[in-house]
Amino acid sequence: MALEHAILVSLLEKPGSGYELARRFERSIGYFWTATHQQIYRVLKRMESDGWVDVREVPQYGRPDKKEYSVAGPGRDALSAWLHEPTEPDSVRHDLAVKIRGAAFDDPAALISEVERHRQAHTDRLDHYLAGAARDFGDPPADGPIDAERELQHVVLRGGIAYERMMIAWLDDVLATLSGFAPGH
Amino acid sequence: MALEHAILVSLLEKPGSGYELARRFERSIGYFWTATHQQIYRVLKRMESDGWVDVREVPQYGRPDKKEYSVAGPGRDALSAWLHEPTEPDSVRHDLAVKIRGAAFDDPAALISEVERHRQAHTDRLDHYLAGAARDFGDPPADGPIDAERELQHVVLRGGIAYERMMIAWLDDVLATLSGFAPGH
DNA sequence: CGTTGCTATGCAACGAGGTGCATAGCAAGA
DNA sequence: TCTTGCTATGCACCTCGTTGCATAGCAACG
Repeated sequence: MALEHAILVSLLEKPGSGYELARRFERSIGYFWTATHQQIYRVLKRMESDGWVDVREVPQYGRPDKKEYSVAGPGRDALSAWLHEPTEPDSVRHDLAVKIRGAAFDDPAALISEVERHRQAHTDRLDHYLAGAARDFGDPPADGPIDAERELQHVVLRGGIAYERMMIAWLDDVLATLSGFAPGH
Repeated sequence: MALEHAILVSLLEKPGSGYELARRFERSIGYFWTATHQQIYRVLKRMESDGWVDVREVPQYGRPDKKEYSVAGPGRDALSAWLHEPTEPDSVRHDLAVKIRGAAFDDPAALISEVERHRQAHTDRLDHYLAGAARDFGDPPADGPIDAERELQHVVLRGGIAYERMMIAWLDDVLATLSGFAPGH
């Protein structure tokens, strides 16, 4: 389990409430680690009772108060320990690949619209990544010491961009293959 | 849940026992859909009681008997229904991406060996894919009607190859980035 | 004043998925 | 004969993750 570690990293980058974390998991972080708000609240509770994070009640005006979490010493130690221990590549679940192989026993051409939907989702995400890259990393690096946090966020984003480009190219390959079969069933 | 659908596709490609399915999930199918043998046995039980698969006791000599499963009519219908219904892109879990962003708050250079381990795993898998592609799809297609099952297996394999090549290139990018920081802490 | 909608947190229940363990047949080698 | 190892199936337990629901503050609009 590494949700706690993903939360630690996110809180180190910027402290925040469970709600704010949930929204981060819907955008940047969620693109390589998903979590719902219930999971986040539950894990935050456990991390708090384990002393990994500190909580601070933050009164707000115009909206409900929130609990702002930040990483405590033991949390930093736990993250460090995890970083130094080898982890296996994660298990993969590509239902589209299952569908494509399954289409051989149904109507291959009927999958075309589904593949096009996925292709659209990947081009949307690619555009989103490229916009983020231009916004956050478009300028040449400022003089001075290397900003590790910024550089590492950038290389992860480049991975996301490479992944989306690969997927779009492959889905075009899939579409060309599916088009090679007679339409209808 | 799509484990049942992955099992249906695998059984349509070739009937087999739970044990044989578990081994397929360790190699070809497991590269885009993982499952342990316990999960497979449990789901096969449910699929059998739902009438999705038929069972046949196969006596064997020199080894324990086995139960050979094959897809029944309702199973085929369930697969067809799933193929025709849209599914969202799967949630992703890339712990390496979390580690890379986390390394900014620890020792970035200490991650190099871990990244190299992952790079090695991806080159191994790429070699495995390329060997399979040469073995199963190296010959030009025979004359006659297009073999949908073969073509679709091939395009899925090309996706795996593209994925591994993308990952290797990105991990080289990550290694170059990590090397840019001062060693030690 | 009621509805809608966003912020913010949480519980209860269920199903998916993984780990560890148990059983059993049979072969091969020490 | 004892151990090791592969084939083959399965149970018990526990955690992870999702869905649905509930609560509450406050703003904006009709």
